[in-house]
Amino acid sequence: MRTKQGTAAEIDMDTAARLRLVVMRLARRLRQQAEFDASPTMLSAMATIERGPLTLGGLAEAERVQPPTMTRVVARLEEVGLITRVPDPQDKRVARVSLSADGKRMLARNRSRKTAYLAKRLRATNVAEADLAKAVELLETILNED
Amino acid sequence: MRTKQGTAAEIDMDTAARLRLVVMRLARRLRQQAEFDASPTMLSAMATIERGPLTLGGLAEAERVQPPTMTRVVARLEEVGLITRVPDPQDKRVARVSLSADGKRMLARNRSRKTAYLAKRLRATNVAEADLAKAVELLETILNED
DNA sequence: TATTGTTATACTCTATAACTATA
DNA sequence: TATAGTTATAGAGTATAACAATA
Repeated sequence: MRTKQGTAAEIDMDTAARLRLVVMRLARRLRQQAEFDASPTMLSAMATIERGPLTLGGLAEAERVQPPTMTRVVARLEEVGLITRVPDPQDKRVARVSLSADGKRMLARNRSRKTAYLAKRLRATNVAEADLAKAVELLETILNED
Repeated sequence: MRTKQGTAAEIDMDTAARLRLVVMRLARRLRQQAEFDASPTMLSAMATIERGPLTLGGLAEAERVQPPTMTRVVARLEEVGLITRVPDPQDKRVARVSLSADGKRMLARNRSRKTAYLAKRLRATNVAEADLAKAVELLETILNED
């Protein structure tokens, strides 16, 4: 499938191209899985919020979206009661968001239910857990590399 | 980070959850890379078209989107001259799409240029090419498993 | 009647530009 | 004047429902 005699750089480009396609397609497939509680965007934001209450700007930065985007996501999350907004008493411009009890419960439920689709596929592939974990870690490294 | 004493199934779920998050985030990051020629959606469709001229329905199926979605994507691709539509002479309902010369050139250019961002990150991770290729193959397996 | 593709409509996610309130 | 966040607006990507043309 891949260039056999390429240099390391060439192989990298080829692998990068494949990675790009597969990630995009997997993401689309995941997006298509019915989300009854929250969209992937909302879940991702909530997972970030869970790691520690954040300002809206910090959250936008962590999620790599522009502030107006996060304003919207947070507004929806608040609307449905999954997060709460705590205005900073020191600096009235700032709002901190944290998970509500509902939000925590939902996230927990998600972890044991919403990933079932992917987990099922993973099991169907008959892939070694160790290889899979390694692949995930690799992707996380790529993602977090700055 | 992960449950240490969990059963295989539990670990799978955890890994699945992490995979889900990282794929979604990577996809977003990739989407955010400036696309001067075509969006990831368009590129993905073109890559599929390249493997053989397809009907619009076949293309929608291959890309796992609904027909109206593909109608739109194809309309945009045709508008900018990256593909051509060839009406089937046997069955006038059917239209086959294939890459235009421009489309082929663009796709080729993409393969050596548009994945540079990802390739750069991959190199920065100092990850072994073999591990990376294995991870990509694993993702492709997950994606194609039916 | 069944199939292929399109049009109409709507929702989510995202962005940039312009604005408000506060520091 | 600078910063945090919001509002206004727009575009891409996606879906479902209803339709037209053809088989």
